[in-house]
Amino acid sequence: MSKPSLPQGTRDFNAATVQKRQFIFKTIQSVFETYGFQPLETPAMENLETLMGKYGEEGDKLIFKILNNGLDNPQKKQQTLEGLEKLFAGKTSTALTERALRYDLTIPFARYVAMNHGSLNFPFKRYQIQPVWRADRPQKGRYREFYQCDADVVGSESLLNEVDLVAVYLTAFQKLNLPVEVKINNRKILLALAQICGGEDKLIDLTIAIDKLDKIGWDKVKEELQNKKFSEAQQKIIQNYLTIEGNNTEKLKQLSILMGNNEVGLKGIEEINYVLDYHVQTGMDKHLVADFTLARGLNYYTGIIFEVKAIEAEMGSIGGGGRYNDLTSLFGVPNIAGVGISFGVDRIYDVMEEKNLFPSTIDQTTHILFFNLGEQETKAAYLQMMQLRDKKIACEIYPEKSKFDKQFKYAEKKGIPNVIIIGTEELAKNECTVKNIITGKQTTVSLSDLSNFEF
RNA sequence: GAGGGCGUAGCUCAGUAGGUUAGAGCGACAGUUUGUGGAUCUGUAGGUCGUGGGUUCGAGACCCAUCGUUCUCCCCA
Repeated sequence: MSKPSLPQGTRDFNAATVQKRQFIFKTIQSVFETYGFQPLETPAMENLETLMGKYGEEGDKLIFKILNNGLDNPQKKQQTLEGLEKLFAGKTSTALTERALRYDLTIPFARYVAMNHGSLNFPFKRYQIQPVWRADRPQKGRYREFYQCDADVVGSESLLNEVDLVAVYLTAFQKLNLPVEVKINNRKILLALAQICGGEDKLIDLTIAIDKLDKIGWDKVKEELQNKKFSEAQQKIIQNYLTIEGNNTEKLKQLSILMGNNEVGLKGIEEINYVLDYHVQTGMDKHLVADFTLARGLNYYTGIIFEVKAIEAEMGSIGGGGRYNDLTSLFGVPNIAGVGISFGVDRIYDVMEEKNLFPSTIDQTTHILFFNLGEQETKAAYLQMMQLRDKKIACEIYPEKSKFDKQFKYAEKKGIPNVIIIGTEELAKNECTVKNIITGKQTTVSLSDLSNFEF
C-alpha cells in the first residue's frame, strides 16, 4: 500500500486553520445578512449542460466533469465508444459525462432563478457560501477546490444595488481589518471603445488585450493588437485610453473627452460617476478606484464591473463581480437583470495569514482539563465536569490514568489554560486543586463551590 | 496547454569531484521523578534516499522515464 495523499490542489484544514477560515466566513456572512441578503445552497454538481459554454473557451476546459456510472455495461458499449470518438473530436459527450462540479456560484444561481422565477420575491437578494472546483493547475493562491462567497441581486436594474455591493465589500474587508481597494470599471466603456475602434465584434479581443496591460506592458499589448488587425489609428486611440491617469475625477473627465459623443460610453461614465458620488457621503469613495484597464474574463458582464485587490500584497484579485443584464436568458428566462459580487476566501486567508491579520482571540479550545488520577477520582471529576459543561465551560478529562508530566504536556500543547486535580487527598476532603497553567497559580476549592469558581 | 525548481527519519534540512556501515537539529518515546509539567542530562525507536530502468568495479549523488510537489506563463478567486 502506498502512502496516502490528497488530490492535487486540495487541502486538509487543521483546527487553527478552520478557526481562522470560520472567522472570515462568519464576518462576510454577517455583513451579507446586515444588507438584507438571504442564504441559498445549491448542489456540488450540476448538469454539464448547465455549465458548458458559460465561462468561455478556457473556462469550459477547466470544468471538472464527472464520469457517468455504468459505462462498463456491455449493452451500452456502442454508445460509449461513440462518446469517446466525440471526446477525441474535442466535444463533450453526454454518453460519457452528464454531470460536472460547479465552477462558480453565479451560474448555478442563474439556473436556480430561471427555475423558480415564478415564486421568487423580486428584487431577489441571495448570498451563497460554498466550495467550487476548477481543473486548473495549482500554484500560489490557486487551488482546485476553493470557496466563494457570493451576494447577488436579481430583478432590479437600479444602480443603488451597485452602490450597496460596494459597501458590502468595503464593510466586510474593514471588519476583517484587511486594507483593500475596489477597482471599478464599466463594460459599456469597453464596448464604446470597441465601437470607436471599428466594431463591437472586436470587444473580446480588445478586453483580453487590455486586461494584460499591467502584466506585459504597453509594447506587448500593442503587438497583440497588431496581430488582431487593429489599425495604427485605432492603436493610438487605445493607447490614449490606457494612459489615462490621475484621481478618479480627472480620469473620468479625460475619458469623457476620449469617448466624444459615443452614447454607450457616456452612459458607462455616468454610471461610474453615480456610484462614486453616492459614496462620497459614506467616505467609501476613498477606497474606490476607477480603472479602465479592468476587464474581467467572464463575458456575461454588461455593466459596471468590480475587482478587489489587497493593498501591498502579492496576490491576484481577492474578489470580483459586476452587472449582468440577462444571465437567466441562458436558461430560457429573459429580462431578469442582476448584479453580484464574490469574495475569494482562500486568497483572503492567504493574504491575512501572510500579513498576520487574524485576531488572537479566535483560537478556541478547551478551557479546563481534568486530570485522570484513578477510577474513583475520575468518577468524581466527571460529575464536576458535567456541571461546568452545563454552564457552557468547555471541559475535558484526560482519558487515561497517566503521569502528571504527560497530562500537563497535553494541556500545554492544546493551549488549555486551566487544569483541575482531584486526587485521593482532595477527594477525601471533597476538594479539588485548580491550577492556572499560564500563571502557575494554584487554588484549593471545595467541590460544592466549583461551579461558581471564576476561571 | 507550455516551461522551470524540488522529492533523504514524523518535521526542517546537511550529505562536498560518484567511494566502506546515510547524518544533524527539532519532535516522539523511556529513565533521572509511581501526585505538580515546561529545563538539564542519559538512552531508545524511526530511512526500500519518491518509484522504475540505465551508466559504473561502486549511485542518495550522473542519465532517462515516471509519479508527487511547488513556482512561472496562459487563465483566474
